[in-house]
This record gives sequence, C-alpha cells and structure tokens, in this order.
Amino acid sequence: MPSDSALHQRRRALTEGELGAIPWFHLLSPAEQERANDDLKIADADLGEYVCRTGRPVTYWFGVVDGLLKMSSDTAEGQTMTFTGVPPGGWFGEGTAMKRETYRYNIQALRKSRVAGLHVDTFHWLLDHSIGFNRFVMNQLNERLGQFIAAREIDRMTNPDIRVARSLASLFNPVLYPGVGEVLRITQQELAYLVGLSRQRVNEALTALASQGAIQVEYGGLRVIDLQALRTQTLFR
DNA sequence: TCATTAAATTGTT
DNA sequence: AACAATTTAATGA
Repeated sequence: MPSDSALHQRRRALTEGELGAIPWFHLLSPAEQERANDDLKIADADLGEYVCRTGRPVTYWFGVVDGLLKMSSDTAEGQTMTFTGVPPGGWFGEGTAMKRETYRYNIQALRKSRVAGLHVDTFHWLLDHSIGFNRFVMNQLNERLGQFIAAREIDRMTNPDIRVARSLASLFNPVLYPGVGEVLRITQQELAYLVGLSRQRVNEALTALASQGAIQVEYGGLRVIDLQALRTQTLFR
C-alpha cells in the first residue's frame, strides 16, 4: 500500500547537481538560496506511489527532479480523470500552497522518480522576500492556466492522433518543464496512461507523427523535431 | 572491459 | 491481449 507518509521518511538534502535541476533556484539572492537550500528535501517515489493526495493539507510545494508523475483527480462518480503528466523540471501545487488549503488532486509516480519538496512556510517566506521567486511563480501560474485550457480542448478531441500530439506538446512545454529538453523520457505505455488510450493506439499515433516529421521515436523516449507541428496538429493536413 | 543473461520496451497481429 | 524482436541494464569473470 503506497503512501505519501513513507516519502517523508526517505527524504534527504539535495546534491549540487539536483540544485541545478531546480529552475527557480538561480533566480534567488545568495541569502535566499541559503534559506531555500536549508529547507529543500528530496525523496524517491516508487512506481505507483502517491506524492500527495486530494484533501490532505498542504505541507510542501513539489517539483520533479527526475522521473514522471501523473496529476489526476477523482470525480464525484468515483472515476479518475487525468489532468496531465509532470516531467522533470515541473513544479506544482503553488495555487494551494499560497492559500494554505488542501491538495486538489492526486499526484502519483508513473515510474520511479526523484521529487523535491519545499515546505509551505519557506514557500511563503520566499514569496515575501524574493522578487525573482515571485516572477517565477507568477509565470508558472500563467503558463499553467494556458495549459489547462488546452487540456480541456484535448479532452474534446475524438481523434486519437491529435490527442496524442497535443498531449505531447504540453509535456514539451519549456516554461513549465525546463528539465525535459529535446528528448522526453517516456514509454509508450506511460503515455497511454496519460492520454487514456491503449498502448497500441498510442504506438500508431506516434508512428504517424514520426512520419510527418514532428517527432522521432526512440527507445524509452521521444525526440521533438517540430514542436509547433505538435501544437497545431489538425485533421487532414 | 567484455560477454552473457535478465528485464524492459517496442512493433505487430 | 499476446507474441516476437529489439534495446537497455545487470551481472560476473
């Protein structure tokens, strides 16, 4: 039985390299960096393990250092709906952290991942003291808003090829997920879970996208060739 | 470091 | 859902 409390018992301080993987760290002044570094913890989340659950009070603001997480929510009917994947470089929960409310979604590891956590109190301290941090959070909120609107559009698409293309485009978002780069480490099975299609169908869609020159399929990952093509994927092009 | 083996991932039916 | 083919990771000499 995976639980998020287990995560708390396996945390440790960050290494130099892991600090470099945190996109907002270099925006801070030396004093602010020291404060953040004192508080930052990192933990390994195993496959299927929950990083946070709906309804739990916010204790940390989380970021993905390595791996892949899934953001989902349980509907009133008891169904699980997946919002998005969170690849390396992605930070989430700032909305709820700011209001000190409870998490509004579940975050589950799609594979073994390294997750960094900043305590809410430190998060607030940084908001009160650092202009650079504020800019980062504001930019993050703005970018995510755009992504959620796009996610709604994706949900209405019936064509699987287009759904896969648009979902991929959002995972390759360089603002929200600066850790991804040219190659996104994701298996076709993981992508299938995120998009809500069978692996076969995802494989077919990826092959189609590759033949269009939008992406390149690699073992255990995907390389973007033309991000714009992914974003503007339509029928009969 | 290299060769062998196991495990993971992909492509196809 | 099941299968074979391919790629990577792990193991040990």
